[in-house]
Amino acid sequence: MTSPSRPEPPPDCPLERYLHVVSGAWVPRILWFLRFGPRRFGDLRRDLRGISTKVLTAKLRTLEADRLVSRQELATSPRQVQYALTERGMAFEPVFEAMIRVSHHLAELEEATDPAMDR
Amino acid sequence: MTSPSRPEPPPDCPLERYLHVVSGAWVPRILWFLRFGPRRFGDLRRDLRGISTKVLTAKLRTLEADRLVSRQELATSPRQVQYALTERGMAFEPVFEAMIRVSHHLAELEEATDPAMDR
DNA sequence: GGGGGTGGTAACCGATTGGTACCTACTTGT
DNA sequence: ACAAGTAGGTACCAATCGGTTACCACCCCC
Repeated sequence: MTSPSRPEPPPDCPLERYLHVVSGAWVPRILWFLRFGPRRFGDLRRDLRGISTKVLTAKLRTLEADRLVSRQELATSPRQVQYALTERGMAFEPVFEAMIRVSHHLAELEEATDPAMDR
Repeated sequence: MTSPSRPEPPPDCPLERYLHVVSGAWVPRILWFLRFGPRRFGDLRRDLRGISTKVLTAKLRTLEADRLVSRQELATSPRQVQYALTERGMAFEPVFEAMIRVSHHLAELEEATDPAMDR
């Protein structure tokens, strides 16, 4: 019997909390590149090769609304806008570290089970 | 200057490795519910309230192809099919643990900064 | 005043994702 | 015989997500 007595999905499931803010193709990648410090709009656009300015601004706006990212206009010559992780945004760091460890682990498993053998 | 000398996105970025298999609205949730042990098709459909059978089978097939999930037909009365995490699938556990920690941390931050004050 | 770089906005489109409805095939229960 | 529950498959849609193209405003330099 595999069905009975499972940990009921709590109404505020940690996974749902996470996925609510980090979803879609770009948001994880944006947070990823902000891990290393503040970044300007154009920097991010180059980091995330392939993203359109439309989507980048849209995603940054939602991240701002969720208070994971702060936006700061620098009073510089051609006008620069700097985006950085807020304290809330930095809280996601453990997830990225876990992803790194998992990726390494997967690579090891691949090596171990010979590139053409399974089951 | 914030732009120069950033950690170049490695061709096989850990994040890309992760997102390659875990993407979309349902895959993370499927892995989440398989964390607790093997699960049958109908169980998963009830766990993931709202998923359609079409999408569930499709996602389980891709997870099987990526060897994160194993499929086993049980020789039972009405025919049951059991899905379970493979060793590769279990490797993702640290990510989910990190998500749990992050969610808790975020909840704490919310309490700390009073439900109506910011900036 | 033109060119280039900054950081966008708006309108339109295409691709991807997921949902609905309906179907099969098998087994159990009434 | 028939309903109901198991695990799907298929065809057709709807919504969401992201891309393309154009354009704007600002500033600097020449």
